[in-house]
Amino acid sequence: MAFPGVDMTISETAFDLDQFLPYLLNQAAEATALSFQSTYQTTYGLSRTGWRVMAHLGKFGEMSARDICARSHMEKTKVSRAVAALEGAGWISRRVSPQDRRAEMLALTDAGRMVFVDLGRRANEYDQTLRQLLGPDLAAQLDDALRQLIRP
Amino acid sequence: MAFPGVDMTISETAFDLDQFLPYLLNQAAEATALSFQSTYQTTYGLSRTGWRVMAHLGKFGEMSARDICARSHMEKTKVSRAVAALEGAGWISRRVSPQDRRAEMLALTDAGRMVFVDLGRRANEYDQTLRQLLGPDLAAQLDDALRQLIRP
DNA sequence: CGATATTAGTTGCAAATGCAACTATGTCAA
DNA sequence: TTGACATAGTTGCATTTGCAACTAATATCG
Repeated sequence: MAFPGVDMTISETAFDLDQFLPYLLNQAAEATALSFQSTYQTTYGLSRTGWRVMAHLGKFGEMSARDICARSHMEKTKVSRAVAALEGAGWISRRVSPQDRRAEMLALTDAGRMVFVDLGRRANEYDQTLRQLLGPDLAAQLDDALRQLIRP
Repeated sequence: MAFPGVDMTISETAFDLDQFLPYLLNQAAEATALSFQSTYQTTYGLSRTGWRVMAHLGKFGEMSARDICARSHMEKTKVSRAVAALEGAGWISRRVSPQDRRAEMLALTDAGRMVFVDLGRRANEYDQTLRQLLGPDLAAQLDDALRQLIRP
């Protein structure tokens, strides 16, 4: 071709949703969330937010809703409502923070810890199947890339 | 250690949300979607679904809502309402399919194509900044991994 | 101190979402 | 044909969401 690439101008600049990183990330996130969502939803009637709140408390012990919001980038109203539901289900407890009486320290109850242990085990199993699908190298690179995209 | 790993039982099995692939994917998807979302939202008042519908029509020319649903895994009611809004804005047209009078063939109008070209150019720019952040190798591996997670 | 601003969490309300039910059309086989 | 079933798209309705406004407590700075 006399002027290679000239007649490719349109296809080079045309937008393709299927190559768009935010879209690919969203598709992969939805696809991988689905199967585990049915686990916590059908077994314990948990919302995704509720499950995440419990996962934070299971990992960090006692923390405030504000800290959960900061770490997870979830809306505070969403967290607030999830916390109310979790307390109603008897899976978390709240106590006013002695340091700051605006804040409430949240923690798993014994019953909540059992739920967390069960779901955590199943989540780890599911995570393993996903990583085995990719293989260890690609899984590690995926971790690396995702963390870079999340951090900035 | 006499029994290596024995006292690690708890930490080996404890669940860590920050290592959970579906959660990482969701965080990265949200983080990367945010900046571009404000572009199509503030410039054209588009919803994410509306933008995706236009992106499909921009790429494939004429297609039905059903095909858009199948390709994107979006709910048909969500697409249906987005299509109604896009038609109201004058950015897409509908005509009953001659082959199947239940289906409607959707297409961008001239005005809609201008929106698509503008947003597509900005999306490509944003995609480039994301991929430059990762570097070409990691970006390619990310693509590879995401497609494997999406396909099954 | 004390006025003002900030923050943790909740609530109200409008908009978005998901599911089921519905209409209209199409398919297939008896 | 025609009757049962499947499909494209819309609508109704209950639930979820996000934003703004609110309450109560704390921090800041004159």
